[in-house]
Amino acid sequence: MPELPEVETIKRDLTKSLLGQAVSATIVYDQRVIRGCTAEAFAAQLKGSTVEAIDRRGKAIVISLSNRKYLVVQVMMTGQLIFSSEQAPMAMTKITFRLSNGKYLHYNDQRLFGRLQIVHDLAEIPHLQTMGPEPLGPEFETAWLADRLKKRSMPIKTLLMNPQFVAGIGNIYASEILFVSRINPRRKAGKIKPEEIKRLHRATIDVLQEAVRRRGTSMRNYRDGNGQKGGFMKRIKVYGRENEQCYRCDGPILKIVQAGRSTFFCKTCQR
DNA sequence: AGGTCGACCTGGCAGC
DNA sequence: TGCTGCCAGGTCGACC
Repeated sequence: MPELPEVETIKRDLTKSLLGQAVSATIVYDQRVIRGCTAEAFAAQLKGSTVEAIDRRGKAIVISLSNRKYLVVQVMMTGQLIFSSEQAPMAMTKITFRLSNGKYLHYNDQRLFGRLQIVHDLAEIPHLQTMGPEPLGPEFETAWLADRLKKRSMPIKTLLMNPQFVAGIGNIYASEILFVSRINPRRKAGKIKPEEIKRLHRATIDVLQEAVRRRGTSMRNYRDGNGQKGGFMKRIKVYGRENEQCYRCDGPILKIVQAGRSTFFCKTCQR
Protein backbone atom coordinates (compact mmCIF):
# COMPACT_ATOMS: atom_id res chain seq x y z
CA MET A 1 0.00 0.00 0.00
CA PRO A 2 0.88 3.36 0.06
CA GLU A 3 2.62 3.79 3.37
CA LEU A 4 2.17 6.52 5.98
CA PRO A 5 3.21 9.52 3.82
CA GLU A 6 1.04 8.45 0.90
CA VAL A 7 -1.99 7.76 3.09
CA GLU A 8 -1.44 11.08 4.90
CA THR A 9 -1.47 12.80 1.50
CA ILE A 10 -4.69 11.04 0.53
CA LYS A 11 -6.17 12.08 3.88
CA ARG A 12 -5.26 15.73 3.30
CA ASP A 13 -6.72 15.66 -0.20
CA LEU A 14 -9.91 14.10 1.13
CA THR A 15 -10.09 16.75 3.82
CA LYS A 16 -10.10 19.46 1.13
CA SER A 17 -12.66 17.88 -1.17
CA LEU A 18 -14.74 15.45 0.85
CA LEU A 19 -15.20 17.06 4.24
CA GLY A 20 -18.75 18.37 4.66
CA GLN A 21 -20.02 16.52 1.62
CA ALA A 22 -22.90 14.07 1.83
CA VAL A 23 -22.87 10.81 -0.09
CA SER A 24 -25.85 10.92 -2.41
CA ALA A 25 -25.25 7.55 -4.08
CA THR A 26 -22.75 4.70 -4.08
CA ILE A 27 -22.14 2.55 -7.15
CA VAL A 28 -20.37 -0.74 -6.43
CA TYR A 29 -18.63 -2.37 -9.38
CA ASP A 30 -16.85 -5.07 -7.41
CA GLN A 31 -18.01 -5.92 -3.93
CA ARG A 32 -14.93 -7.94 -3.06
CA VAL A 33 -13.36 -4.76 -1.66
CA ILE A 34 -16.22 -4.34 0.82
CA ARG A 35 -15.86 -6.11 4.16
CA GLY A 36 -18.53 -7.00 6.66
CA CYS A 37 -21.66 -6.43 4.59
CA THR A 38 -23.18 -6.65 1.15
CA ALA A 39 -22.86 -3.98 -1.53
CA GLU A 40 -26.50 -3.05 -0.97
CA ALA A 41 -26.09 -2.61 2.78
CA PHE A 42 -22.86 -0.67 2.21
CA ALA A 43 -24.58 1.79 -0.13
CA ALA A 44 -27.64 2.06 2.14
CA GLN A 45 -25.54 2.93 5.19
CA LEU A 46 -23.75 5.71 3.31
CA LYS A 47 -26.73 7.26 1.60
CA GLY A 48 -27.43 10.75 2.90
CA SER A 49 -24.69 10.72 5.52
CA THR A 50 -22.29 13.64 5.72
CA VAL A 51 -18.52 13.39 6.15
CA GLU A 52 -17.69 15.06 9.47
CA ALA A 53 -14.02 14.16 9.91
CA ILE A 54 -11.20 12.40 8.10
CA ASP A 55 -8.35 10.86 10.06
CA ARG A 56 -5.46 8.52 9.45
CA ARG A 57 -4.32 5.70 11.68
CA GLY A 58 -1.24 3.92 10.33
CA LYS A 59 -2.12 3.17 6.73
CA ALA A 60 -5.88 3.27 7.30
CA ILE A 61 -8.16 6.20 6.50
CA VAL A 62 -10.97 6.70 9.00
CA ILE A 63 -13.93 8.73 7.76
CA SER A 64 -16.42 9.82 10.44
CA LEU A 65 -19.98 10.05 9.23
CA SER A 66 -22.95 12.02 10.51
CA ASN A 67 -24.87 8.79 11.16
CA ARG A 68 -22.30 8.02 13.88
CA LYS A 69 -20.64 5.36 11.79
CA TYR A 70 -17.13 5.18 10.40
CA LEU A 71 -16.05 4.29 6.90
CA VAL A 72 -12.59 2.75 7.20
CA VAL A 73 -10.58 2.51 3.99
CA GLN A 74 -7.40 0.45 3.78
CA VAL A 75 -6.01 0.97 0.31
CA MET A 76 -3.33 -1.69 0.83
CA MET A 77 -0.97 -2.00 -2.13
CA THR A 78 -2.95 -0.66 -5.05
CA GLY A 79 -6.05 1.19 -3.86
CA GLN A 80 -6.61 4.79 -4.95
CA LEU A 81 -9.18 7.44 -4.01
CA ILE A 82 -9.49 9.89 -6.88
CA PHE A 83 -11.82 12.86 -7.28
CA SER A 84 -13.44 13.47 -10.62
CA SER A 85 -16.22 15.49 -12.14
CA GLU A 86 -17.05 12.45 -14.28
CA GLN A 87 -19.21 9.62 -13.10
CA ALA A 88 -17.75 7.22 -15.67
CA PRO A 89 -15.56 4.63 -13.92
CA MET A 90 -11.80 4.79 -14.44
CA ALA A 91 -9.75 1.78 -15.51
CA MET A 92 -9.88 -0.06 -12.18
CA THR A 93 -12.75 1.65 -10.41
CA LYS A 94 -14.43 -0.71 -7.95
CA ILE A 95 -16.68 1.79 -6.17
CA THR A 96 -17.87 5.29 -7.10
CA PHE A 97 -19.31 7.67 -4.52
CA ARG A 98 -21.53 10.46 -5.79
CA LEU A 99 -21.23 13.53 -3.57
CA SER A 100 -23.72 16.24 -2.76
CA ASN A 101 -21.70 18.83 -4.71
CA GLY A 102 -22.19 16.76 -7.88
CA LYS A 103 -18.59 15.47 -7.95
CA TYR A 104 -17.48 11.87 -7.75
CA LEU A 105 -14.95 10.01 -5.66
CA HIS A 106 -13.67 6.84 -7.31
CA TYR A 107 -12.14 3.98 -5.37
CA ASN A 108 -9.79 2.21 -7.77
CA ASP A 109 -7.91 -0.97 -6.98
CA GLN A 110 -5.93 -3.16 -9.32
CA ARG A 111 -5.28 -6.12 -7.05
CA LEU A 112 -8.43 -5.99 -4.91
CA PHE A 113 -6.35 -6.20 -1.74
CA GLY A 114 -7.88 -3.01 -0.42
CA ARG A 115 -10.84 -3.08 1.90
CA LEU A 116 -13.63 -0.70 2.81
CA GLN A 117 -15.68 -1.33 5.91
CA ILE A 118 -18.43 0.54 7.74
CA VAL A 119 -18.46 0.11 11.53
CA HIS A 120 -20.19 1.63 14.55
CA ASP A 121 -17.09 1.28 16.64
CA LEU A 122 -13.47 1.21 15.51
CA ALA A 123 -12.92 -1.68 17.93
CA GLU A 124 -14.67 -3.84 15.33
CA ILE A 125 -11.49 -3.65 13.28
CA PRO A 126 -8.83 -5.73 15.08
CA HIS A 127 -6.01 -4.29 12.99
CA LEU A 128 -6.65 -0.84 14.43
CA GLN A 129 -6.69 -2.21 17.97
CA THR A 130 -3.37 -4.03 17.74
CA MET A 131 -1.55 -1.30 15.84
CA GLY A 132 1.61 0.21 17.29
CA PRO A 133 2.09 3.94 17.88
CA GLU A 134 2.29 6.57 15.17
CA PRO A 135 5.94 7.27 14.34
CA LEU A 136 5.12 10.98 13.95
CA GLY A 137 3.17 11.04 17.22
CA PRO A 138 4.22 11.79 20.80
CA GLU A 139 4.58 8.16 21.91
CA PHE A 140 7.38 7.48 19.48
CA GLU A 141 10.48 8.57 21.33
CA THR A 142 13.98 7.16 21.72
CA ALA A 143 13.52 5.57 25.15
CA TRP A 144 10.33 3.82 24.04
CA LEU A 145 12.05 2.56 20.90
CA ALA A 146 15.07 1.28 22.85
CA ASP A 147 12.80 -0.55 25.25
CA ARG A 148 10.70 -2.16 22.52
CA LEU A 149 13.71 -3.23 20.45
CA LYS A 150 15.38 -4.89 23.40
CA LYS A 151 13.63 -8.25 23.40
CA ARG A 152 13.23 -8.70 19.67
CA SER A 153 15.40 -11.06 17.64
CA MET A 154 13.88 -10.30 14.24
CA PRO A 155 15.89 -8.43 11.65
CA ILE A 156 15.38 -4.72 12.27
CA LYS A 157 13.94 -4.16 8.80
CA THR A 158 11.26 -6.82 9.26
CA LEU A 159 10.35 -5.38 12.65
CA LEU A 160 10.09 -1.80 11.34
CA MET A 161 7.53 -3.03 8.81
CA ASN A 162 5.44 -4.78 11.43
CA PRO A 163 2.38 -2.55 12.00
CA GLN A 164 1.99 -3.89 15.53
CA PHE A 165 5.44 -2.58 16.35
CA VAL A 166 5.06 0.87 14.84
CA ALA A 167 2.34 2.10 12.51
CA GLY A 168 2.62 3.19 8.93
CA ILE A 169 6.09 2.01 7.85
CA GLY A 170 6.12 -0.34 4.87
CA ASN A 171 8.66 -1.80 2.51
CA ILE A 172 9.93 1.38 0.87
CA TYR A 173 10.37 3.53 3.96
CA ALA A 174 11.83 0.69 6.04
CA SER A 175 14.73 0.47 3.57
CA GLU A 176 15.05 4.26 3.31
CA ILE A 177 15.03 4.82 7.07
CA LEU A 178 17.72 2.19 7.63
CA PHE A 179 19.92 3.73 4.95
CA VAL A 180 19.71 7.14 6.58
CA SER A 181 20.35 5.48 9.96
CA ARG A 182 23.37 3.62 8.52
CA ILE A 183 22.09 0.37 10.03
CA ASN A 184 22.26 -2.94 8.18
CA PRO A 185 18.69 -4.26 7.66
CA ARG A 186 19.78 -7.78 8.66
CA ARG A 187 20.83 -6.75 12.17
CA LYS A 188 18.80 -8.33 14.94
CA ALA A 189 16.60 -5.64 16.48
CA GLY A 190 17.74 -6.47 20.00
CA LYS A 191 21.41 -5.95 19.11
CA ILE A 192 21.08 -2.36 17.93
CA LYS A 193 23.25 -0.08 20.08
CA PRO A 194 21.96 3.03 21.89
CA GLU A 195 23.62 5.54 19.57
CA GLU A 196 22.24 3.64 16.59
CA ILE A 197 18.77 3.68 18.12
CA LYS A 198 19.06 7.46 18.38
CA ARG A 199 19.90 7.65 14.69
CA LEU A 200 17.10 5.25 13.82
CA HIS A 201 14.60 7.32 15.77
CA ARG A 202 15.73 10.57 14.15
CA ALA A 203 15.81 9.05 10.64
CA THR A 204 12.33 7.56 11.00
CA ILE A 205 10.86 10.96 11.78
CA ASP A 206 12.95 12.86 9.22
CA VAL A 207 12.31 10.48 6.34
CA LEU A 208 8.57 10.24 6.97
CA GLN A 209 8.18 13.99 7.50
CA GLU A 210 9.99 14.85 4.31
CA ALA A 211 7.99 12.26 2.38
CA VAL A 212 4.76 13.79 3.71
CA ARG A 213 5.98 17.24 2.61
CA ARG A 214 6.64 15.85 -0.86
CA ARG A 215 3.28 14.10 -1.02
CA GLY A 216 4.67 10.58 -0.90
CA THR A 217 6.47 8.21 -3.24
CA SER A 218 5.04 6.65 -6.40
CA MET A 219 6.79 3.46 -7.42
CA ARG A 220 3.97 1.95 -9.43
CA ASN A 221 0.37 2.51 -8.47
CA TYR A 222 0.23 5.21 -5.86
CA ARG A 223 -1.65 8.38 -6.81
CA ASP A 224 -2.90 11.21 -4.64
CA GLY A 225 -6.49 12.46 -4.55
CA ASN A 226 -5.96 14.33 -7.81
CA GLY A 227 -4.47 11.33 -9.59
CA GLN A 228 -0.92 12.78 -9.35
CA LYS A 229 2.26 10.88 -8.46
CA GLY A 230 4.14 11.66 -5.25
CA GLY A 231 7.27 13.84 -5.23
CA PHE A 232 9.49 11.79 -2.88
CA MET A 233 10.87 9.58 -5.68
CA LYS A 234 13.65 12.10 -6.20
CA ARG A 235 14.66 11.59 -2.57
CA ILE A 236 14.71 7.79 -2.64
CA LYS A 237 18.21 6.61 -1.77
CA VAL A 238 18.06 2.82 -1.99
CA TYR A 239 14.63 1.38 -2.74
CA GLY A 240 14.51 -0.10 -6.24
CA ARG A 241 18.16 0.86 -6.92
CA GLU A 242 19.72 -2.62 -7.07
CA ASN A 243 23.26 -2.50 -8.52
CA GLU A 244 23.17 1.27 -8.79
CA GLN A 245 25.74 3.40 -6.95
CA CYS A 246 25.28 4.35 -3.33
CA TYR A 247 24.96 8.15 -3.09
CA ARG A 248 27.18 8.14 0.00
CA CYS A 249 30.08 5.82 -0.86
CA ASP A 250 29.61 4.93 -4.55
CA GLY A 251 29.41 1.22 -3.70
CA PRO A 252 26.65 -0.94 -5.19
CA ILE A 253 23.18 -1.06 -3.68
CA LEU A 254 22.27 -4.65 -2.83
CA LYS A 255 18.86 -6.31 -2.98
CA ILE A 256 18.04 -9.13 -0.59
CA VAL A 257 14.83 -10.84 0.48
CA GLN A 258 13.70 -10.69 4.10
CA ALA A 259 10.43 -12.23 5.26
CA GLY A 260 9.46 -12.54 1.61
CA ARG A 261 9.96 -8.84 0.85
CA SER A 262 12.72 -7.07 -1.07
CA THR A 263 15.17 -5.03 0.96
CA PHE A 264 17.64 -2.57 -0.55
CA PHE A 265 20.76 -1.35 1.22
CA CYS A 266 24.44 -0.46 0.98
CA LYS A 267 26.58 -2.97 2.83
CA THR A 268 29.46 -0.52 3.08
CA CYS A 269 27.54 2.37 4.67
CA GLN A 270 25.07 0.29 6.65
CA ARG A 271 26.73 -1.71 9.40
C1' DA B 1 4.77 -15.54 22.35
C1' DG B 2 7.84 -14.54 18.69
C1' DG B 3 8.92 -15.50 14.13
C1' DT B 4 8.26 -17.22 9.26
C1' DC B 5 5.59 -18.45 5.37
C1' DG B 6 1.93 -18.58 2.09
C1' DA B 7 -2.55 -16.79 0.66
C1' DC B 8 -5.20 -13.16 -1.02
C1' DC B 9 -5.58 -10.80 -6.40
C1' DT B 10 -4.52 -8.55 -10.94
C1' DG B 11 -1.70 -6.42 -14.37
C1' DG B 12 2.78 -4.90 -16.21
C1' DC B 13 6.96 -6.17 -17.90
C1' DA B 14 11.26 -8.81 -19.15
C1' DG B 15 12.73 -12.62 -21.59
C1' DC B 16 12.25 -15.98 -24.91
C1' DT C 1 3.16 -11.17 -31.59
C1' DG C 2 2.32 -14.00 -27.90
C1' DC C 3 3.40 -16.81 -24.28
C1' DT C 4 5.45 -17.67 -19.49
C1' DG C 5 7.16 -16.45 -15.25
C1' DC C 6 8.18 -13.04 -12.09
C1' DC C 7 7.28 -9.00 -9.49
C1' DA C 8 4.58 -5.50 -6.84
C1' DG C 9 4.06 -0.19 -1.67
C1' DG C 10 -0.05 -4.89 3.05
C1' DT C 11 -2.38 -7.78 6.17
C1' DC C 12 -3.75 -12.08 8.14
C1' DG C 13 -4.07 -16.88 9.47
C1' DA C 14 -1.63 -21.17 9.92
C1' DC C 15 2.20 -23.22 11.54
C1' DC C 16 6.82 -24.14 13.96
